[in-house]
Amino acid sequence: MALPSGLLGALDPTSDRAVFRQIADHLRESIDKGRFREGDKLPSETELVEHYGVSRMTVRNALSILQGEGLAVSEHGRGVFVRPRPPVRRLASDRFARRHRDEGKSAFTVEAEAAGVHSEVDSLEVKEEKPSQDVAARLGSPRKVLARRRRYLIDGRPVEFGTSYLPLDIARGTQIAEPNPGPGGIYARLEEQGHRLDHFDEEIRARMPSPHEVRTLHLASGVPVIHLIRTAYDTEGRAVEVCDTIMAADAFVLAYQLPAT
Amino acid sequence: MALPSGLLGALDPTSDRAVFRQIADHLRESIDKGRFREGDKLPSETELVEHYGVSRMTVRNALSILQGEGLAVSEHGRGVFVRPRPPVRRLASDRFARRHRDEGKSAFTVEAEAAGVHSEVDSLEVKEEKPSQDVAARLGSPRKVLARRRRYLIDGRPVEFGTSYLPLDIARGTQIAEPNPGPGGIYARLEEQGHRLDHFDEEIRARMPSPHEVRTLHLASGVPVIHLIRTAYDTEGRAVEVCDTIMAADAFVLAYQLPAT
DNA sequence: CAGTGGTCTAGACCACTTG
DNA sequence: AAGTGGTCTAGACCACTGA
Repeated sequence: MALPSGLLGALDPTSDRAVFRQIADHLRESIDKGRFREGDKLPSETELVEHYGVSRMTVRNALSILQGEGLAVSEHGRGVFVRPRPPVRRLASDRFARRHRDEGKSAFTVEAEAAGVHSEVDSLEVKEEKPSQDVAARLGSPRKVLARRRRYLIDGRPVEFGTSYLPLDIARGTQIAEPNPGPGGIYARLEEQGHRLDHFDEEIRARMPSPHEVRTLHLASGVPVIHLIRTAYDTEGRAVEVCDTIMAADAFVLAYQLPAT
Repeated sequence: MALPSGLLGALDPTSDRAVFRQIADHLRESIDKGRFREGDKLPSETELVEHYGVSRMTVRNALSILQGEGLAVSEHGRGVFVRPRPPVRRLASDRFARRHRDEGKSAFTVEAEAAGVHSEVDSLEVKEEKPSQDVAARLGSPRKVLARRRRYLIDGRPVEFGTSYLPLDIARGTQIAEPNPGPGGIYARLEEQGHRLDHFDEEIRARMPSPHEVRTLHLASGVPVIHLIRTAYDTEGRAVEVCDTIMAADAFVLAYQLPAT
């Protein structure tokens, strides 16, 4: 099972660069140049050991670099593969526009429909609880809040999960406190109750996932998460909802439109 | 140099969880609970080897998990440390508001001033070139563009770099083609030339950095980048600039305001 | 100088996938 | 059963840091 010569270069013994980095460089270059394409199997560890004449740990070290960069994923018993880039969903900044709510659509399904993909909500949980310090500060320090937790899947793949927090005096006893908030989602219900929405603030961060986030979103190594915190304000300037969301970064591109004024 | 007993637990030999993962779990828990704080030195590899009675590679494997999660950074010859979280700059969605330009400020300095930090621009390069396919598509397929490359530093730390692209028929022969575009930045110059700005589109992605990005931004392992592509439109609907920016994700939080209409 | 992490070797046994 | 990656050992030598 010799590797085709020329597919990967030879090591440069005069280089200061560590051997495992040189091997990683060769593989990365081959991926970048399209000699390996998405989903292709990279040479096995055994093949690389033979090709370069190094120990297995050195080869594994090289492969782990590529995984950390998000370029490769390993599958136990199968091989190491060029990481397939899943289709990316575009979240437009008009996703909460009133016209969508008026049509009875929630923000998530609006986007999913536009892309023609199958979306599901899963592990839905609604309960009353004490807000965290951060959520309390954003909502004007309510003693308790209604928390709506859920996870979203696109074509069967979990891509985001998060929690909506609403002050209890707004949410208690309404359809917002039901698992299914009805057509148009909770924003439609808020407006029906007289909380006419004025604007949303969104804060965006990116970082590597916690182990819990890796499990919940089935994240490959080398895939960050986007942490989005949205606060909804009514026309009286009151914060009526905070939504804290973790998204698989390889599944989304966020799009915003800013006025130049 | 024995480790204080109780600081880190003991291995569970009955657990299915790999030893190096258990060790990583112990360290992560200690960091989360504040037993190690930002900048603190973690136990040395030697100490961990003795404490757990495992080989050094097992301990290194555990530590590399924490580095991949962005929780720890190693420093050759010094130790492994809990990663310090640098101060985060907030980029507000009004950073391109006309009132800032009218005051002679560019978007970057507006934000830096607000935060009271020292900002610099470096490795500035201005040249004419053929646009990439993506940039060309966004700008309406100009044959050539003016490219303005630069890197920004905050308090001496490189935090973002990127390139502005402008159609050559707009930029050539103007101050936009000079290294220093003058007060208010290139957007002020565009408006002076009759390209009154209407709005900006921003696209946001997050991913792990390429080796080049790691070098340019001096990124620690486990720190993703935010990839932001902004397109500026004038009141006639023409795209007059595309700005492609890579940001160290641990240095920024992006803030947007969305109308509810 | 002693202590630290960085690189590398040459094995071993295991768990998983595929034919 | 053969091939793959996952885990782990017990060494070795090196480069960097700091007292």
